[in-house]
Amino acid sequence: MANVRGGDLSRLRQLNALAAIRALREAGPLTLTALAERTGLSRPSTKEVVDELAGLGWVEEVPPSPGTMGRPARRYRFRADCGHLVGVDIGGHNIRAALSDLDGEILAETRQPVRPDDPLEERLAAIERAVSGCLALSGRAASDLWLLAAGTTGVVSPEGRVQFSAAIPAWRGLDLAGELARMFPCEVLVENDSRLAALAEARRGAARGARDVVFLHVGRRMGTGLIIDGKVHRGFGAAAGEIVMLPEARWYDAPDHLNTCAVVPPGTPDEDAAGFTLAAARDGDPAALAAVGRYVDDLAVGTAAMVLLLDPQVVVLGGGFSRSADVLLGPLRERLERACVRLPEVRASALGDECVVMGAIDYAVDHLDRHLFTPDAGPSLPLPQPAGR
Amino acid sequence: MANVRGGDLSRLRQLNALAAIRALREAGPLTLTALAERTGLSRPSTKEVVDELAGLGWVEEVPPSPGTMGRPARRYRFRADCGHLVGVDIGGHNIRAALSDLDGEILAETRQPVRPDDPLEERLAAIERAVSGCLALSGRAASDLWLLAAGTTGVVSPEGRVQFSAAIPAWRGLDLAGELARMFPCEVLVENDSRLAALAEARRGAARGARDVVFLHVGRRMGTGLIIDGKVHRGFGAAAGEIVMLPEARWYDAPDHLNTCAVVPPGTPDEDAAGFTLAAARDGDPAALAAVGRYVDDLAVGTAAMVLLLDPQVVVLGGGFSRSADVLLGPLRERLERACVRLPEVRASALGDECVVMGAIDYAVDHLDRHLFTPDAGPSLPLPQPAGR
DNA sequence: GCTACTAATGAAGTGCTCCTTCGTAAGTAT
DNA sequence: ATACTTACGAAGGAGCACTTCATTAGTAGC
Repeated sequence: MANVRGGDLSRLRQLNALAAIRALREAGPLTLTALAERTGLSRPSTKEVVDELAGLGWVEEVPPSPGTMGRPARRYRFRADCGHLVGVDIGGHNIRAALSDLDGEILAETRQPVRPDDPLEERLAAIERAVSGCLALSGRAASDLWLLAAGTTGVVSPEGRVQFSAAIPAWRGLDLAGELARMFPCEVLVENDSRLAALAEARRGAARGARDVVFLHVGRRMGTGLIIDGKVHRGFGAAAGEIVMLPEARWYDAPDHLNTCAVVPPGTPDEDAAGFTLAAARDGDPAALAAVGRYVDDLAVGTAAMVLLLDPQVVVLGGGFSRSADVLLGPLRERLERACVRLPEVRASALGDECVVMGAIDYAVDHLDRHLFTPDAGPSLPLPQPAGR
Repeated sequence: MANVRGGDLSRLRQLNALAAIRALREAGPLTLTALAERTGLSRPSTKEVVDELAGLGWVEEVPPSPGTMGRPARRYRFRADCGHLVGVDIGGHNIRAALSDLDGEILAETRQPVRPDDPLEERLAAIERAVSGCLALSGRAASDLWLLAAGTTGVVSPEGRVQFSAAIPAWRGLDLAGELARMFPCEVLVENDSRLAALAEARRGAARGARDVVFLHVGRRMGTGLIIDGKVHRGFGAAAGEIVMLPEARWYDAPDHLNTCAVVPPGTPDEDAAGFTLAAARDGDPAALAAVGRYVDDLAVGTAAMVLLLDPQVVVLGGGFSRSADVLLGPLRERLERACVRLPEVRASALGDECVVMGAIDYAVDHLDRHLFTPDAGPSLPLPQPAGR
């Protein structure tokens, strides 16, 4: 039981203001009557609420839609642009950043190439450049930022410390949340990248609308993200999704099947090898198809464990190899069909490389929704003065 | 985003009444001033709310606590006895039922022995007898029941139909929720038994207070229940937790290690065999210890998959073999320690055979809380006329 | 270009809920 | 018996939302 707090009249007003904001965010610009219908309030009350919100800067009037019968109604919209969010994807080879408004609408994106063995300072500097780039592209200042969410490879502690990262050696033990908080004058969230990717697919990608989603990052490294009941599942120690560590799940070495196929030209570096095999498989090469078969055999074991355990609505295939989803999806479905009680939908990522940044943005939007736009939670409305442009 | 509904003054009153009820349920009998403090309302308002609730029958006055300074304050309590819930555990060999008040406090319990191959009608009649027994023991009528929650072995569809049950052949395809609704004049919920057991352990058993719990039913049949973020996890098709179906998890045949041990007297029926091995292991018999070791080896594989995937706070060992938890816990912890990123607490069930009935009650209480005692949900308060005794 | 119709606006009046304040009541300590 | 402590109950006041009605600003038809 969460709240046992009652409230007085001003709380009622707050509730109604929140309801109005939610309605406007969901349904775009609305006339007073439409808004009144949605919120269940009378028109005069709605007007008063909207006036107050307009005074605070949360809501503004837009030109009425012409061509209607009768007197044209004034229309209002939520000012999603009164605050800004940043999402960052910290990968081994790239740092991506995106800036969005409060609705998660992307306004600017940047990318900074890095190398896995770059020293710590260089990598942090690249993050700073990526975010600054977004601010510059969209003409905002760092002080306009309300919230920054970052996704990184590796196991991230509940407090935002990187426990371990195979892809970025220098990252180990870093207090990433602390470093980011020093760099940017706003609240900072840090999460594992696969979890954010899962969230993005569940919100705007291949699994839109699903409440229970399993995201598989298939690539040279394997990773998973779980969305359960619409929320990112972290686990008690924020270590959920590490099934790749289990030898019996046969994930850890699964990519080797693709790397060691005969169609890979000798001397190809490991990181490019799988691409040859997947491409050859698409062209029907028997050796490549066999290798892909063995790969999917292994992939399906861990996946079946997840599906049997969680019974998700959708399984999303993301990560580097998901560019070859056409080659992988069929075989994977077939094996899951045999192993599982109920076959979930199995789809390829719809967001590709943007997955993690998008997820970071969505994660930030969620955070905001929970802490600002939800009754019975946090300081509620009039806190972050929405600055006019 | 759930609700975009605003509200008027009466809604505010409803909110405050709900807050009062929640406070009273959480903290037992309270004086007006104490209640006012908890709800954040002024004393006069609290009084008015309490008077209204008393008039509706939700709240009643109890004698003031004597021996205090100043004028003794009137005290009020939530009338948990104004409605009743029934939990039913439908197992292969036993039907258990329990009757509780609205707080989940058990008032009566009964058990009806059945046989796995009993015909459908006989089993349904046994359920009726078990519940009637509870009603008789506590002196209530069937019309006092608000809600019945039943747990059964097997896969249960979201609508309460039994898809499949290995333990109760006659159960397959049965519209259990429908049958129960015909038998009892109240709302009916049906869920898988391991999930309910998990809920009970998370609410009042070995994992009390934990939000993420994995419950392992270890016995002649294996089963699992997941509590995620404090709620029962069903999955999209209500088929979550069926990891036993995966050969690589090595659960399905795991009990064979115990059945085929040399310490089991020849001719022992399969269902009693494991008991001999576990008992011998407790006495230090080397052959039995080796068999238990092999059993836990297998058990640990599927368990590690669950732990790695979900990172729960607690793993609870329940089911028939959990009576020998002292023999199992140590080896299981040791193997999980090696396999997992973070070792969760591993504990034996605290509720034993009562697990599922308790879980059914807790499930019913949860349902009530969500649909009756939560703002923004359902018809809210004054619906089920709380009948006076 | 004028009139009829439509739909939104704005202001006035009403009712409900909660708040604060103050005098009264019912106990215990000295 | 008196003083002190704590709770109760009534009265007055403020805030919020509701309903109602006259007014305004458009479109459609003649």
